[in-house]
Amino acid sequence: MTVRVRFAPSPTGYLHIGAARSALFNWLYARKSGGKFLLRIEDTDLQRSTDESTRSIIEGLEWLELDYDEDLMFQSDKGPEHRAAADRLLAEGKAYRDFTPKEQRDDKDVKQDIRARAKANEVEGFDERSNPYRNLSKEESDRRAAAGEPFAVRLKVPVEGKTKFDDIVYGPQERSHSEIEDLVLLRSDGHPLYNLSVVIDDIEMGITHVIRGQDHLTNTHKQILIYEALGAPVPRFAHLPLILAPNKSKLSKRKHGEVVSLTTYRDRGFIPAAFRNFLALLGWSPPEGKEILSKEELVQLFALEDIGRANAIFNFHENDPRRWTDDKALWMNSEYIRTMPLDELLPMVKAELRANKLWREEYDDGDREWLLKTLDMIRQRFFTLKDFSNQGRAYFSDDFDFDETAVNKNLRKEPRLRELLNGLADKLEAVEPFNAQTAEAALRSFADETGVKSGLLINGSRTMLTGQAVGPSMFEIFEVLGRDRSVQRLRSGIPFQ
RNA sequence: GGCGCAUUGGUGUAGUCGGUUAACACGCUGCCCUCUCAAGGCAGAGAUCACGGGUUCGAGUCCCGUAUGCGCUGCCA
Repeated sequence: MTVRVRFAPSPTGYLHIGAARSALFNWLYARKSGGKFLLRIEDTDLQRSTDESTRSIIEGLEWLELDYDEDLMFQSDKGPEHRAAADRLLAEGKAYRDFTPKEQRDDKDVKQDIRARAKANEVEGFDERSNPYRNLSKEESDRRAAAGEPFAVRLKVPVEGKTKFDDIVYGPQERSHSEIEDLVLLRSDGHPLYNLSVVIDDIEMGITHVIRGQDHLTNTHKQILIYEALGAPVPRFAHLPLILAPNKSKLSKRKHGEVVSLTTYRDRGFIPAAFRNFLALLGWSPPEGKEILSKEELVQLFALEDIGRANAIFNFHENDPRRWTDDKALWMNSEYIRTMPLDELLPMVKAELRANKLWREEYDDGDREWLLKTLDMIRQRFFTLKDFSNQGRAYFSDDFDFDETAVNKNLRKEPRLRELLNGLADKLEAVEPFNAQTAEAALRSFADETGVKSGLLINGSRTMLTGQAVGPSMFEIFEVLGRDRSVQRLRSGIPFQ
């Protein structure tokens, strides 16, 4: 039996990182087992579903490099099949028509409503099988339906017995039928509901393993009842622990904003491989403990059995621009930026520089060597791709800003510095050939001649040439920027104004 | 309210059939390196393994209870 798994998001917003991780785990399992990874868009709630969300989901998967097999499927195309299945269950007496008038519920406080009602039912010794229409005669039911009376279709859950399944992550699960209500399969307007739709689609797609969030753990019993009523084989299930916010609440767009959206990471300069790597470590850990893992290594090491059961906290820091997302995610990204093969990094940096009008066509041929050398130098202390266009701007353009604190610290503190730097410029102008070694020699001898510490000149130069207080070795910077630009920037005097 | 699931340092996790100095990564502190900041090296702080009982010679590991969190309990998905 070949493995077939699916990722089935509903397109009611951007792809959030919890969903992205579900997709990742499904994908990993499919690739690991030589099976198929399918994508299904659960857009049955037409009011809330948008094409834009669907696009963002597909883009998100592409960005993470999670390729799917076979055709993309839209659940809304399958309405007739879902209704047919419900009709069949009805005909076989495994479901019944419920003529109770539809209750209007405000989406806002349903939760509260449900609890209040459940509590009340509890006191009265409510029986889940007490629906008066459950045992309505077939004739009567057919007659009322034919007369046009609206009805919902409910599954006739057996009175006795229980459903069982062995979750790959959570272990054996059991639930008595008496705790499961006769769930609605079809709304009174004929619209199929979630639990029916997933089951029918999963059957039709031949899904062998359902890998999804733990929030569906208890729903699984209802779904198994549907599989059984339909006489279809029940797939294996693997439920994933949830990803929570720092205060242990569920991650949500409304409460937590863009940190939970996958596209944010793309837009703020994450390397896909780094984010994928980070995501994989949320709830799962490799047997050997090695954490920096390529896509191939992830596929090779991944096992559903190694997934943990406790919910994971996504530890981002609201109100802290420097640590706007999880520390480990940021660290992972910097790790990738400074250690990944340069030629793989290059296209991403190119896109970043392009977007900021810092890219020059010569970087593709004549200046390619220079570019690679420069990138290799500056990437050592970068955290995201954005840094190439922000902190790294001075390497690609003469139009860059001076950091105020850097100017104060490295330039204004010593009144003679402006003059000294001009002198250094004169000295460097005569250096031949001009490279890191010769520039260092020149600077150090100039320091001796003028009786100042070389550090003063070095730090001053760094701020003059890059606008910043921190960065790579100064002599490397001289070499990368070249004599002309170095000299020109040393003389510019701009930050002193 | 009922049912289910979970609970190891700030965070992510490892802890095999119960034997213990509770391990690793991120973060944090200090030192080294040094022209700055990173990286790297070294050292370190931080966990009464949610709490309370029990079983046992011995429990993070087994059992029971409590608490907390989360989920489901909907003609939402």
